[in-house]
Amino acid sequence: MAKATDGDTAPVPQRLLAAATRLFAEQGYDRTSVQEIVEAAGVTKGALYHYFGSKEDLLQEVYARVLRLQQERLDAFADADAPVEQRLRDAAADVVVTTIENLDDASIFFRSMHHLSPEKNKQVRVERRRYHERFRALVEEGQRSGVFSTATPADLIVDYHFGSVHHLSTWYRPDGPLSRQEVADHLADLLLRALRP
Amino acid sequence: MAKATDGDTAPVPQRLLAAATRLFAEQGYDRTSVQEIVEAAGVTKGALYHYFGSKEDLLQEVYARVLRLQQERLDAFADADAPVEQRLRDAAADVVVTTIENLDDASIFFRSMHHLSPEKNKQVRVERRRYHERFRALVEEGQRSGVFSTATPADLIVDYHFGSVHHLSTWYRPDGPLSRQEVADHLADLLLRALRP
DNA sequence: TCCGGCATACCGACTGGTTAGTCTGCCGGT
DNA sequence: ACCGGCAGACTAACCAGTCGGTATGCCGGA
Repeated sequence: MAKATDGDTAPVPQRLLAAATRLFAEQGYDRTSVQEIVEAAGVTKGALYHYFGSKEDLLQEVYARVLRLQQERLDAFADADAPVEQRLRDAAADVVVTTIENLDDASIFFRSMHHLSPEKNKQVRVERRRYHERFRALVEEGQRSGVFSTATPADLIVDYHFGSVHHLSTWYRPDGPLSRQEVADHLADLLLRALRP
Repeated sequence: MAKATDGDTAPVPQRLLAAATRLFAEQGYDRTSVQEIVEAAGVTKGALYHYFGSKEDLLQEVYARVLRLQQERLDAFADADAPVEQRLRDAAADVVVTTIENLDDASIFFRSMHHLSPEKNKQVRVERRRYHERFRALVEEGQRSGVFSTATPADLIVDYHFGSVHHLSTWYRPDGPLSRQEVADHLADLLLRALRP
């Protein structure tokens, strides 16, 4: 009864973000009215526009949060003290698990990114690119040291893997036959198998 | 000067579909007004509602077209007279090429499917499922005959590959360093490599 | 050959409803 | 008494879909 996103105990900005995240994921950004968001958060428009400059700012904040989280985790795995194939496997599996744990954010991310204005979109792309490049560096490291095949450009490898992560929000169901960790292990395994020399 | 989608020679319904496809892909379904579509097609609302029941029908028609096309092609490749690893490779590469050739349809498909009403959405899912299962059957056939690894469930393999196809509309640029065929060959190769026993 | 009847194809003003964002003001704590 | 935090009515814009109307061409009968 005291969770961080509780309907009436958490601070108003968090409640607004939580409500917006859920509604954006369920109905899409354009289909969700500001009125719905404030009702779900138990406040009114005055509160929303007190904390956020616009509906779009709300969307951008959702992005920023998930990007920060994933970047931190990737950095941790990539910097670990382990063979490169282990670090890549861990990072690849972790992004699957955290994506499944935040499927709402993921659907929003991939379905609504283009709803951001050009400037904000650019900002998100920059962050996203940093993430992509960190991941690519891992692949390239393994390719240079000979543990990964060089048959495929590292860029494409990264897009291949993130394609499957991206796709999770389309098909993964928590009540399906596979747990998060199982899916993550399978997908990481597929990546590593494809990279065998 | 006599292409099928010419601005003023093609039949009105085709022009409307072509305009809608482009605009939906560029701006998204909700961001595109019926007024914009009819202006791009060089007609007026009267014409649109003469041929289509609603804006949503237009979206559904875009789906139906691309689904028919891809199902036909998959069936052809799957029914061919060749070893299963060859048939899977051909099918996997072909879906990449045709997706790139119709990137607009692809972005619409993956970004706007959830804008369809429940009934129409269901209809699309049924068609999509048929496609998915045909592809999965290929994987399972190879797994049974021992040419593919059975480490990963066939369903997941299919979602893995279609994740990367899905993702194409996010990163592929026609003016990039790789041609359609090159990307297709690489992605099909990754799939087959991941399936090596 | 001409004509009246009718269907198809299309036009564009209009309507009813919705929406993001604004603004004025209240209220409770310091 | 003041101010951050918020309420909620209001506005200006927009949009999907409707509807009465017009133009074009075909078809069968006189």
